[in-house]
Amino acid sequence: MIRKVKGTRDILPPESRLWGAVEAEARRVFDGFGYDEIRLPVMEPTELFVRTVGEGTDIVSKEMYTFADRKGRSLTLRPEGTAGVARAFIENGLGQRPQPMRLSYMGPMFRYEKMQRGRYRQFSQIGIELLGASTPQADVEVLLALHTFLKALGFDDLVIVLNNLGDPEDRDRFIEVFKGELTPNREELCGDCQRRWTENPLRILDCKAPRCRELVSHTTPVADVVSDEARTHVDAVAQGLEVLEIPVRVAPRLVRGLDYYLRTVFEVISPALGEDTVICGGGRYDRLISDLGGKVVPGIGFAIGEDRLIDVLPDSFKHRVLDVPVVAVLPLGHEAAASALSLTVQLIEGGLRAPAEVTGRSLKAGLKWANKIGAAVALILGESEIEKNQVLVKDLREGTQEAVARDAVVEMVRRLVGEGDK
RNA sequence: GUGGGCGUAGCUCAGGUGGUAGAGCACAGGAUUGUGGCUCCUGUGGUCGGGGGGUCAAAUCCCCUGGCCCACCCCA
Repeated sequence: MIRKVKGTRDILPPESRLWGAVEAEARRVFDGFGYDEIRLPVMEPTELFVRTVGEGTDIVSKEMYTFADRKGRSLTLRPEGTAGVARAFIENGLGQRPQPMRLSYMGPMFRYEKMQRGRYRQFSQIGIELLGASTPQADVEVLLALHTFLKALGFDDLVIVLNNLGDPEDRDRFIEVFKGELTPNREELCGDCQRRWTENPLRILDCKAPRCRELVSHTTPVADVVSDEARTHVDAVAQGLEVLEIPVRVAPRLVRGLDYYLRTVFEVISPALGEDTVICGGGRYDRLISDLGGKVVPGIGFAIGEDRLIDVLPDSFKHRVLDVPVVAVLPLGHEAAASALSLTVQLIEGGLRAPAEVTGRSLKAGLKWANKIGAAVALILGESEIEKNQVLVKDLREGTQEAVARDAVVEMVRRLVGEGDK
């Protein structure tokens, strides 16, 4: 048997309904804030990610799906979305359009990682990017959009954690201070942190090894070392969020796995899943586009891990999506079949979910089927009904039935399933 | 990467000491003529992870190889 590639998965009904609903909700909310969807290739030149995400990062150093195409060009399946947005911004001259540009995206990303609960090698992200605005207000808007979206899904326990990474110059200075403070205990760091010491010292802050954590906890936070400008910026962001009553927690040790972030960085965690399970991550990246050869265009954005998001979706949302009433349409005989399908169309236009029976089974079997698919109502359409231009409306929950004039069926059914009062 | 566990029908599993496969659920049909959910009957469905070795005979014994799961590790 041929099986799916490790780290990928089949999303089957009814779970697929949740994905569709989450994505629809994202479009609705982000659209409202003025973010238009940008649809990008899933593969890009490898160099794009090396230059943006950063050579020393885990993503680039060991997690990319990189391969040579038939002409030997090195391509990579995108491990994240922002790099592609930046590339497209430059390549399509989006800087010539009214600024700032608000863009959203969703779709699969690929990272070759060790498998673990809630983590896949092909996973989906939903993200937005606000390009061409460097003010704290821009950051606040992006966080507000995020918060609004999560709230629309019914979340009330998610926490936004925030940190100030400073500007690149600050970071260099910080790393000096940081290393200075750790030098006496350098040998006590774990093996990976020994490597990070030279490759990517910031990541030591993110190490989960107990000893590393302890050592790091006594060091000066990045935020204490940053320039006045960076400090003012992020402080303003925090204040802006407070005014909007968006709860945030300051996390002095928060760093991200991508090199391009500066100043504002943030994550969303679910207390239910534990602090290690990040559902969303993002931050500001004012140098990304210029580093790629474009003009200086500041930007900020985030990406939500859709797989994890759906994992922790509130019951209220799941219920709303999954428990939609179903109406089974059961024709009897050949003449009824066509009539039944046109009835189905009427029902659909009326906002109902109304699958028709098309296998030609008996009424008995048809009702059995209707019952199994969870139909609330069955519509029976036989010769006698067609003759009188009626439909037999059967309430499967009550066990009652009534012959109804064809024209009145949709309204009748809507009332029965409780759609009428919406 | 280390350790442990599991592999038999779509799903959950049973198949002491070897004799070429079963149950429940699910799915399909039926229990007289156009009526469901309960019950009963019947049916569909498995190269017993793959390959090799031994044996008159293996799902069951031996070897090899891939797979999945759980910890730890790692990581977003």
